[in-house]
Amino acid sequence: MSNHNYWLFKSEPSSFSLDDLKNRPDATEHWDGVRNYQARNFLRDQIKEGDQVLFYHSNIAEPAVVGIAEVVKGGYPDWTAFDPGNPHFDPRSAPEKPTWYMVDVRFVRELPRPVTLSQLKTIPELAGMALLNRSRLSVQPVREEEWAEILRLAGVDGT
DNA sequence: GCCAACGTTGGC
DNA sequence: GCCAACGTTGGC
Repeated sequence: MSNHNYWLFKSEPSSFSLDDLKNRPDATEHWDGVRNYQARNFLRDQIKEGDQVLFYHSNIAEPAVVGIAEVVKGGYPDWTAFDPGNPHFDPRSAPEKPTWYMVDVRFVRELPRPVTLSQLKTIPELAGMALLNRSRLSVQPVREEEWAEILRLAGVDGT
């Protein structure tokens, strides 16, 4: 029995890739700029330090899960929403009453074999994943069995 | 680059 | 509170 939860975070590699995360100081970055309420709720209420994250590259020729990251800081206010100069500025969000939240994640590993979206679609056990039904949710929960199956497909030994 | 799907906004 | 218009996401 594990004491952490599993998630999948999407990113367009042209704006932020797994390699970008790996190359950050301490291989750590703020997962900021999420402006969707359902994703916000996960970030604010459920995503905790120690949780494990599938890093997914979206909006490319072959979308795929490409790596693993770990949450090193649970949900806290996304201050990019407070900064008028920031592309993610949102005047409705105030420091006293933040609308948006973020977490910090650290690079863990690249997958030996990326697991492509088309591959995931062929696995009946994964048909319930938000990735396959709720295609626009950029932060989403992953069940432990789904996590294990995807890592198996990626050629990673059981964790 | 196209465009369908979908979340959000705002007029009424 | 409805729903049309709009903007964005993301697969293809």
